Amino acid sequence: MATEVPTIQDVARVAGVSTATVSRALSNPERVSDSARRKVLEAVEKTGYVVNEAARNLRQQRANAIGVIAPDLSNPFFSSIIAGIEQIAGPNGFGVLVTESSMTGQGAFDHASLLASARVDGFVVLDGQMDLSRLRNRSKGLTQVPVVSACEYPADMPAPSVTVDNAGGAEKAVRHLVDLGHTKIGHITGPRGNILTTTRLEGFREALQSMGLTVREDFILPGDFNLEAGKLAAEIWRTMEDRPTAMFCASDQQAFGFISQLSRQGFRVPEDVSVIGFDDIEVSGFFVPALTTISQPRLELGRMAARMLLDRINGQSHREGLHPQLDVTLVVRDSTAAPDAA
Amino acid sequence: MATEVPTIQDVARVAGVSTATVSRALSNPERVSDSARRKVLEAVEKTGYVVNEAARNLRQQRANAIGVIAPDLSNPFFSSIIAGIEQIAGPNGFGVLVTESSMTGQGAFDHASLLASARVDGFVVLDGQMDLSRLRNRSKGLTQVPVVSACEYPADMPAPSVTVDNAGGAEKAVRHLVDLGHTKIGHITGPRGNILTTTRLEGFREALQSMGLTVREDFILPGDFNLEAGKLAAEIWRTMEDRPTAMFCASDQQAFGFISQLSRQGFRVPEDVSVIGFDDIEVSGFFVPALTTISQPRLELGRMAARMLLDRINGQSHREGLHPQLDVTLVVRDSTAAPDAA
DNA sequence: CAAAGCCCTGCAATCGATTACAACATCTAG
DNA sequence: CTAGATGTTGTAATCGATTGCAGGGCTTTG
Repeated sequence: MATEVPTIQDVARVAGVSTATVSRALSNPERVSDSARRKVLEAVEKTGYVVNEAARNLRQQRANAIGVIAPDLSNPFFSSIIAGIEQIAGPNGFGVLVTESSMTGQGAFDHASLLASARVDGFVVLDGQMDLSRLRNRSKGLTQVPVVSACEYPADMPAPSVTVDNAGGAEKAVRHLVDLGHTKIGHITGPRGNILTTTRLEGFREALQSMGLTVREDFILPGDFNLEAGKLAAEIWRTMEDRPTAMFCASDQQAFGFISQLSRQGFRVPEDVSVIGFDDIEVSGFFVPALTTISQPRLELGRMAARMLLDRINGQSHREGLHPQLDVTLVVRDSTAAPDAA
Repeated sequence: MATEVPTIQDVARVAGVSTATVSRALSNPERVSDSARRKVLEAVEKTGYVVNEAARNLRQQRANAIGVIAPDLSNPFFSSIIAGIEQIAGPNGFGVLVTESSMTGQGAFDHASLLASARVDGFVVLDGQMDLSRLRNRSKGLTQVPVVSACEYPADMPAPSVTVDNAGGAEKAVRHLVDLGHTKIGHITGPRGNILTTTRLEGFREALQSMGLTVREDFILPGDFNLEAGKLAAEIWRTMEDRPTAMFCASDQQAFGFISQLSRQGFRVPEDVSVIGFDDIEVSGFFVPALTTISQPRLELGRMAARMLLDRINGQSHREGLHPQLDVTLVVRDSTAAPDAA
């Protein structure tokens, strides 16, 4: 015997007031009299009323939900950010809809459609490759569509973004290696075209120069952020005649791949080569050897992105082009050491 | 100049038909004439119409969205499952709302409220500890509320579930170790009260017995699925007088923590002790040493759970108590080897 | 040729909230 | 004492789709 879900009408009847008063009592408590408010709250309690979001959304023309577009959900790096987003969105009454970039164009789950269909009020985009302009030609100009880039972001920055200080992170990594006595320092980059790749590489170059070292182009190996890329880079490193004594990896996963393959070939980290990563994902502290890395505040990234997006949705369009940068910190563990006497 | 989002009215006008026909042409194409359908599709194309989900949801009394309740979003293990869910839900027109169990009771984001508020049509619950009965006292009996447990599940199985063969996995792990020649085999369990803990432990016990070995209770160390638990277990292992030569870990993360701490103390895997994990998360193949483990089809877990849930939502209530079990496979890598001549 | 059946279409009610507007009561100030 | 301000409440329109019902046209059948 299915008990019906109570509606605002039921509450109004029980409380002996109109639906308008119920609605106001719940969303603008200060707009109704004390007595009315009390009666309404009692009735809500008694009936177990919960607002019907579909009806509210329709009337208010907003979804009370935000979409998160991640390049790869199974990457632990992104899941923390999503957790951060959730932490802010949830308590503010916003649902979090997650989608993978790869789903783009899959029927109604095209991202523009998600917006147009009133399913979400805005997006946090974690994929720098995503073409934000696809969102533009719908209803409002892009500057109007609430979008916040987080972590990665398109090179032309069409939307507000929250990022970390990637160049600064690269510099900290290099400085650490130089402090240890390394002079032959290499870098495995992220994927081509990615903004993080560019920024970290740039930071790497500038740091070396500012410390009086010359940049050896042959020490810069093209890569990706994943495990496999590190493995491939290890193969290249192995075949080099003149090897770098330390490698700055564009991501922790990449560093794992690199170290793993090296170990398999009988090399030792940090004895044969120091390795430093970027991200500080959870497992990094437990890798063998524990990974020295640049730590990103991933949860905070998500939280801040969510805050900015909610602000925009609520109309507090703080100046366009807001691009806060969070600080990163060096975490020294066991994968870096002074170079062997060469 | 904000172009308005077109409604079904606009499409109807452009196509020269009624809104009813537009609606039917889009959702029941076979119910309208060829000519009408053609006109409607053209008009949709021309106007760029996308259905307003809020309106549809209100009228149809369904949200076209499912909720996923995960214990811990930053755990990579769950994110893969979510990716699988997304793969099925998206193309079927369903949104995926993710929440952490820890958000329970946070204002309107209580899970029961999510349901009652017409935000989601059902749940995939990844948290075996979650009290499903909280969903019950709303509108319909629990058996009616579309819920599917995945991976973890409550001991009394009040809802359909999709799981993996945990006992079988434990047996495969033990058999592998026994085949290598181990007789002193230990186990680090998952968290107390978790069904996976119980099942794997049970499987471990039975496997040992069926292979003619006695179960040494002092070789069974209480733990958790996380990295820290493995580390703690390593400390215990170290202090044991009579040590197991092989450990079956309840999760890969736990195995990492175990190996990591052991390495730090100067022990070697697999020379000093063989270690086998459970899960086969992505990094496992790249750990040092590469981890031998029991591989779970995580993506498929999510996909199947999503399929089952959508079926239930669509009324195809295949028999109650449907509990498919997916197979797991042994992946032999470098963390297990024959025991040293003792 | 008429009756019955089928196909297609449009009208209008409906889902459940929010909110513009108006009505009324009460209070304040002149 | 009265006009105007202020505060509280209810009536009813509204959001944009879906869908029960009825009607018109066409086909089939006796």
